Amino acid sequence: MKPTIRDVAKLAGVSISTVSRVMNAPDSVVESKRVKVLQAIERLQYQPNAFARGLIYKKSHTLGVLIPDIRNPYYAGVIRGMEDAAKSLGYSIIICNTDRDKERLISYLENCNEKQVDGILFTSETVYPDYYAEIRRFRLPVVLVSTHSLEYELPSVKINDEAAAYDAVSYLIGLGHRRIGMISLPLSDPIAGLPRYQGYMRALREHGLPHEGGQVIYAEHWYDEARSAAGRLFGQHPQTTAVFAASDEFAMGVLSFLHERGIRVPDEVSVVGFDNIRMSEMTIPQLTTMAQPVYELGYKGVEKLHRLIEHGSVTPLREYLPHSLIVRSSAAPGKGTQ
Amino acid sequence: MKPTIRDVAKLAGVSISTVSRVMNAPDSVVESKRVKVLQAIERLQYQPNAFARGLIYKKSHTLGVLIPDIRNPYYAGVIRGMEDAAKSLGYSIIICNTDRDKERLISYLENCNEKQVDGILFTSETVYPDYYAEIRRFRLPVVLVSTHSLEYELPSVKINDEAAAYDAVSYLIGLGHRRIGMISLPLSDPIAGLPRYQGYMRALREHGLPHEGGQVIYAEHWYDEARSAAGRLFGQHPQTTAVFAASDEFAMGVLSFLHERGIRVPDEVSVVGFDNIRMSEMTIPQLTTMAQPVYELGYKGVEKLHRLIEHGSVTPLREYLPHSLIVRSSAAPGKGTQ
DNA sequence: CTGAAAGCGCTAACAG
DNA sequence: CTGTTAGCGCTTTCAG
Repeated sequence: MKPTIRDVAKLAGVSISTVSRVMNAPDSVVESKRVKVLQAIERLQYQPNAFARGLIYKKSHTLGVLIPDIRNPYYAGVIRGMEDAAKSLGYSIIICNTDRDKERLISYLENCNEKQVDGILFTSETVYPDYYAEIRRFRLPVVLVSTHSLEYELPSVKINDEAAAYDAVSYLIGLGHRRIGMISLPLSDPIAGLPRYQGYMRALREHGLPHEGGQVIYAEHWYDEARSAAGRLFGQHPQTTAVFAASDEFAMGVLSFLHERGIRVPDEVSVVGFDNIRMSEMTIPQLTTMAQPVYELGYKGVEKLHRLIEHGSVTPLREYLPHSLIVRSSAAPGKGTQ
Repeated sequence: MKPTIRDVAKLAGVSISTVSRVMNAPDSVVESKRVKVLQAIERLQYQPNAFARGLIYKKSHTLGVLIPDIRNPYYAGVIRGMEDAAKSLGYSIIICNTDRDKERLISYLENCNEKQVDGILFTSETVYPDYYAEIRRFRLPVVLVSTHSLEYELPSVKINDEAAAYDAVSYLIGLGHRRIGMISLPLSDPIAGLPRYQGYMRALREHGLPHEGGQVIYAEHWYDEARSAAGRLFGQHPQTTAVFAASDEFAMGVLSFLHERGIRVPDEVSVVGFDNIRMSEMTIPQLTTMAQPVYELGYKGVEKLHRLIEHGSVTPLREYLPHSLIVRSSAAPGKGTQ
């Protein structure tokens, strides 16, 4: 069996309270005994039992991360940031892949609650009323990462998606492009869908480009879907000279479609992605993309959650990290307008 | 405060043991009381405290995953398999990114031990003597995933890397290629390095190709390094018509180099990767690659660990899952030898 | 400065 | 079938 505090006490010839003290308030124990205890601890390779401590402190030093799917490189980057922050603050992280499935998510929430996690990092998902209800029910400290909620008073950290999309499209316009298509996520997605679409539309509008609905084609998350969406885009709008993709994965689908059609990037068509996942510098040509501070999002999310746990509240409630355009080789000046 | 078993007992008008019983052996309680208790539980939204249970059962239903870096898509895939298996077996998973750093890894090991994890999934790393010492010291059940150990009696699940590399290279040879280069990981890597190199060499040898050392260039894990390695390969061996890359990321580096040089794939040079990460079907051209059953590796790893925890031992100790070649578009028959 | 004792929330004998 | 009681391993008063 693993050694307990009693074993240490016996070996050191002191009471268990003394052992406890050398671990929690070493100064309150005379040196002679302290040394004895420390030696006993070393000899027995004693480690205090986290259950017993948890029972008293009501803290597990564990955080639950709810995230759609760790295989998505964007999420993996966020988690890495979380994990580093967690380590430096003394937390461990439990991963829960939700697949954006309601039941799955709620079952994880219950699970986390039962495991006595100190808080939850709710990542990249919409906060539906029933989720919020559960959160309240369990009185769990929650921080939203890469998502936010306008209805509920939940702390969050994300970028400003609308502004980022606006900047990406403005860049393309600045390059001289007039006919800019977009491969968008469904507008029902309140984070990566609607705001990025709105940013795109605002850029067209403010720069005086025709924008009756824009040249927007919708796709659902995956590469394949973006590829066929690109087909539809160029089918409907053959004169398109630039494409703004709502994610790097979408941009890769566009690149693939264009390559297949023998359309040269960026000579004939420019492409700008979104996220700056690592893969985006491995494409041919390398992708120009709107970068999210992926790692920081996760890192700050944990720091924020930590503050929330410690103080019961945080300011600012909703935090927006800066985005930045990474200029690589997939976008070039538009032809005939220079 | 969260409700305790005592609150439930009071509300239901029974003793705490009865409450405990309806949770652990419902049949041993008369219906009338059981219903009362169940109602009380529902009303109070009672959930048993995992610390208290853990203290008694000495089980946390939590598994620790030590893995180099979750951002690597290969590892992310493995973890996803682990997580699904864990969920279905009632475990949670704690992620520990080691960065292949000794101190970091050992600190996580201690951490996991203190948190009373029920077992460890040691993934894609060499088991050095000091790691093994810690494992023994903590008497932690461990399963190696995507790695194994011939020195120590540790259960493991991985593919047969030597055979997989052999098959990949044989495929290229079958396609008529005679001058096949390899971008290898350092041979000091006993999992993805040496065995894949050996498989490559054996294929050359058994098929009667010149193999005085082979045409091997070494690189360290990353895309960039593989790209420059490809430069060296073609510098030293200009007549190379096919490249076997020790990972898909390496293969992407090769693809990038070749594209930059205007060398067409697969018309002039064929490329075969290793792993079959999702991204490999998003390259241009799509990558032909030796697939590892990534998800299954993780899934089976957890199942194995579960058995180890339950029974104290498992057979077979070292398990090897099948690999399979995924033929896509980056490899074609070699010119002039058909 | 130190030990005895109470108790965190739950389970598991042990009587009844 | 059910309640009482003794811990699980640790921290924390409270005396001394």
